[in-house]
Amino acid sequence: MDGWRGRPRGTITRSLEVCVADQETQQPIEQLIANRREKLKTLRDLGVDPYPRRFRVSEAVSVLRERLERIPADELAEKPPKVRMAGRIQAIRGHGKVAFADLTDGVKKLQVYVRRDRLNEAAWQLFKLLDLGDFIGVEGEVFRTRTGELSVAADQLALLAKGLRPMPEKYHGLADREARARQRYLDLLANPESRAEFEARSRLVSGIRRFLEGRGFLEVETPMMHPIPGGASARPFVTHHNTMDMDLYLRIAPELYLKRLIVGGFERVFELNRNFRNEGVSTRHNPEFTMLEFYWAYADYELLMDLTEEMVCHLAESVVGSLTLPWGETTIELARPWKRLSLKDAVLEYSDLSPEDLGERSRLEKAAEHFGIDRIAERSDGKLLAELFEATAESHLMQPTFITGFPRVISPLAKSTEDDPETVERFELYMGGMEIANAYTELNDPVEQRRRFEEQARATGGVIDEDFLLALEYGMPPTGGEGIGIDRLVMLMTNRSSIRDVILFPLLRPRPAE
RNA sequence: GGGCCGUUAGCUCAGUGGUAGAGCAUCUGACUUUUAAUCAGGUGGUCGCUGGUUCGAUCCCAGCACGGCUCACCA
Repeated sequence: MDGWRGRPRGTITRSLEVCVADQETQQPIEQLIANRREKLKTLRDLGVDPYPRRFRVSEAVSVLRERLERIPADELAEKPPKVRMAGRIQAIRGHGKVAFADLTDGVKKLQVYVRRDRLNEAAWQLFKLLDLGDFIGVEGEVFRTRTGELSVAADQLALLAKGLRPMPEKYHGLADREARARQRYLDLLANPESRAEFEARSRLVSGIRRFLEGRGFLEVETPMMHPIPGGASARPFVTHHNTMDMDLYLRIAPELYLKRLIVGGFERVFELNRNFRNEGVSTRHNPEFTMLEFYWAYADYELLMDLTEEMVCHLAESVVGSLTLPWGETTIELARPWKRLSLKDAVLEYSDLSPEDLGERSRLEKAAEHFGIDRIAERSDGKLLAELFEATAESHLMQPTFITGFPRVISPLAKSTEDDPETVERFELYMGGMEIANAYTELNDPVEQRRRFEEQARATGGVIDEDFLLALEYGMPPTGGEGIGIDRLVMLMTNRSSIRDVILFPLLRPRPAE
């Protein structure tokens, strides 16, 4: 992949012309690369292997730095420690027969001090052929410079890997959002805050595992390729198995498989992995995204709300170090307990609609029309209510809020409440104006589940997962189940407004071929 | 998919209807404790692509590509 966009698309003839021109005038990036290739050749001529196999280090640069910083200056001067370290050259400051270079392991940097009279001639020649971005190994003594900078005075220098392309600018870093996503390695190198955000993501994910394992949950892996897509209503990606001559769907949710495991006697399971939905791309949607789903036998959605509060607070404490999250212009307070609000009450709170407007069909349709909701006629009352919620309340729900009171018709896998068969025991968690979690007391009545599937199939089409119904017929204990969108949780914890900023390699259109 | 905005040197950014500038990087030279090192000098651009208007377009217009924001889609 060539990041250079200036080269014209053209015929072979034209390309040849460009090549010929290169040799005389040289295109800019190619000139920079040519400079480095020339140095590479010179190094080889000097007998240097520019890509050696190994270099034993005493410690990583950042570990070394942390340890050495604690040694008092006089002790350092008296008994200079000998070290071997390796890293990427971030900066070179030449001073004639002396030079300084910043060496980094990506976390911290440590200065290398090079003196001509301290090195042999070959090492000095090597140093002069180094570029920003090259990997080197250094052996030397630690000291502090006149200005107090911790440094390693090099006795030995080794080239570990020569870079052929210039690094992004050291001061401003890499700002172009497209380049940052396409060449994430450059983003990570040039923008420390980006690196920190992905480290935060990693801590969050491992924190979830520890939290759930600590409560007796077992991590499992269920199929990514489903013969029947289920567990959600999104459009799936389709693929094909050749020798079985069978269409398969990349999973839109693991739900139906995880519940089979509850049937099978695993009472607490979770899966933390990718889902794929063939829908639009936006700042809150990537076609593949990471979802935590967990199922807990003998629990219900009330217990899940408690667990969710506990888990998210715990994660914020360990990832951010606070229960107050900066979020754009505002802040999110995670202190418990969190607000609970029914779907209807949320609509009423964030609109001028009255309870009567949400009652009979004609009033509901009128309200939906007022908020610009389309395909009104074909949508159920419940769906219209959910649409109204999205149109009025969702974007305002900054503070953590459990939305409850979901209609049965849009919740085919959730169990009804005791006093109202049209409402289910379900909640969605909203924070920062986004849906973060979706949970319910699972429907475990196989006859009722079949009826719901049939109701759904009539309304929206689709195939009934008979294999899942078969499992339910063997008996599933009362169970609470929940899904949490990990990417969005990371967005909240790192204060990023775009999901692309928290996914290392988000889906992008390929650059057009040259 | 719709609307709005953007695309200028490797990177970060200025700028103009008469074919372009800065800082960093790069190259040359000076410099034995610097750290956005400094000083002196130099190289580097079909201003995203294609077409139109114009005597003349990087600039105005249209289409296209890619991206950003937003709306739609998305239990």
